[in-house]
Formats: sequence, C-alpha cells, structure tokens
Amino acid sequence: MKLTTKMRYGTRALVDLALHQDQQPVPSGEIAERQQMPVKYLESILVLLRNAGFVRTTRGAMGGYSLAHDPADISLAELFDVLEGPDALVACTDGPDCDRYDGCVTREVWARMYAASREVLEETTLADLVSRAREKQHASGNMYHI
Amino acid sequence: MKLTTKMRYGTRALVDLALHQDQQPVPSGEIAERQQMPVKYLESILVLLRNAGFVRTTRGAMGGYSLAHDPADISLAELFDVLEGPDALVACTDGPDCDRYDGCVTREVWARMYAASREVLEETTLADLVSRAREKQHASGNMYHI
DNA sequence: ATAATCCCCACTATACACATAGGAATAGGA
DNA sequence: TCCTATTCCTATGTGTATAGTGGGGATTAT
Ligand code: FES
Ligand code: FES
Repeated sequence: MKLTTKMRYGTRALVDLALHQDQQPVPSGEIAERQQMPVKYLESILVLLRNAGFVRTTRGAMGGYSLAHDPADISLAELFDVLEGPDALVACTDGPDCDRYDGCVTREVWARMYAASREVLEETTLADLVSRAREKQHASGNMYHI
Repeated sequence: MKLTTKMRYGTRALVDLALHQDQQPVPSGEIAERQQMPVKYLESILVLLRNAGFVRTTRGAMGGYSLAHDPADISLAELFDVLEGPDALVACTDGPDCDRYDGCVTREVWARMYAASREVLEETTLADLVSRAREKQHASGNMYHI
C-alpha cells in the first residue's frame, strides 16, 4: 500500500510551481532539478495535471508550466483523484464491481480506511503546503529546496 | 495507492479460519476454495502469518491451519504491519531515510494520512469481522461464503 | 504403504517507475 | 522573413516489484 510516485511527484511539482508563479512560466527542467526527480517522468505527470486543469502550459522558447488556479482553491483530495484514480486503495470501495460484493465483510473496513485518508487530504490545500514551505525556507535560508 | 493482495487475502484467510476454528485444522485448499483465491499464493501468505505468530500449522494428513490467538485479540493493524510492512504508504514516514527530510513539506501530510488509516485498523479486530460475517451468513442463508 | 497435507524453490505474467528518441510549436535574433 | 534554440508533447523501450503458477520433497494419519 504505497502512495504512487505520480501523487508524490505531482504534489511537489505543484508546490514548486506555486512558489514561482510570480515569474515566467516554469520549464519542466527547472522543476525536475529543484525537486530532484526524473525530467521525462515529471513531464508525463504534468500532462495529466494539464488535462485535469491544474496547470497551464506555454509551448516554445521561454515557455513552461504555471498554475491554473489559486493554491488555496486546490485541495490535495482533488489531486489524489486525478493521480491515484477513483479506484484507489481497493477496486470495490464504492460500487458492486466485485462478484463477492454482497457477502464481503472486509470492504467496509477498507472503505473506512479510504474515507479517513481522504478526509486528511480534503482539509489540506496546496496553499497550506506552500506556506509551510516558505516557513522552512526562511528558517534554513535555502531558497529553492522544499 | 492500492492495498496489496497479501493484506486482502491474508485478512480474509484469517476470518475464514476464525469461522472454522471449532473443527479440525483447516487445509489451505478449503480456504482457497471458499475464499476464491489461488491456493499456492495463499500458502505463501500463510507462511508469513505463521512466522508472525498469527496461525499454527499441523503438517501431514488431516493437517492444516488454525488460529493461534483469540480473534478479539487480533487487530487489523498488527496484520497490516506484517503484510504491508513498516514502510507502508511512503518510505520516509517515520524516519530520516530520505536525503530531503529536513526541507520536506509533504511528509507531514502523508504521515497524517497514514495515522488516520492506521487508527481505523487499530480499532477493528478480527472478531468484529467474524461477527459481521456471521450476521451476513444468517441473513443470506449462505453457510460458507463470507 | 498410501494418501493427504504442509513446505520450499524456481518460473512466468503483469503493472509501475523510469529512460530514450524524436517530433511539433513557439520566441527571438539575423 | 527565415533560422535556430528552446520547450512542450508523444511514443516506445527497459528495469523492478508484485502477483500468480508449477513441481516436487517432507511429514503424518490411516
Ligand atoms: S466487495 Fe469485492 S472483495 Fe469485498
Ligand atoms: S522526507 Fe523523504 S520525500 Fe519527504
């Protein structure tokens, strides 16, 4: 039960973008370098984020990625739905996909687990992470390393 | 972020054992048939459960598996630790394994997620699942299908 | 002895994580 | 305008872990 790298990298990428949204669009190479993640893999995640409407892209020289919305309006739960998918945790959390659905006793436990996890994500916005990152930057004097 | 089959199968296997613990030791073939899971794969999971002290094994003819403790004394969290491992959710939830530990802002969120999930598992015992299974058996008239 | 059963080892299949290669679009200068 | 560097975009290949398969040996009740 590991959180996928899509979710972890995607979250860090959005935080990085939020920290630099006052400037020009940020190229994927800069994000990858700062966040220490493989460039090409990051780009494949940014495609998902673009299709889901989290980021805007500008092609060509001087192009890059920028946030499409205010960080305070983005909860990690929305991100989770896109990057982990609706079938997260177990396939049969929210519907009778499984042929054993009626007699299943474990499903309810996994569903409670899922709900508890999701509640944490619901109440955390991108802006929360950004302000926490700014605090840490201030404390350590390290500009870019979040 | 999928729950592994080890955890899902393992849980169902223990519930199945609890429902039949009044009888002889239960052979893996019976569990696999009732629970609709691959025999050989189930056996590899039962090895883990034996090593962790959840089940006792009896070798030879008329042998099989039986619970080592009272179902009320087994929380799903203990099972989780064995079958999903201590590094569940993310590798750096409980220690400075990661070289980015100090500046990391996402770790705290993942840690809260992990704690919330685990709390659900802590407060659910095998006996809870068993009684729920008995209710469902009674309601449907289906003896073995949990 | 025989059949039933656990147990160990090695093999295959599938999904995820990541790398590589190249193409398409755009900004900026000659 | 045309060229070129920069950047996003798409497709395909590779490594690794999880999931599942299979054969055969060890142990024990009958
Ligand atoms: S409903 Fe599918 S395994 Fe429980
Ligand atoms: S502490 Fe390792 S990624 Fe955050």
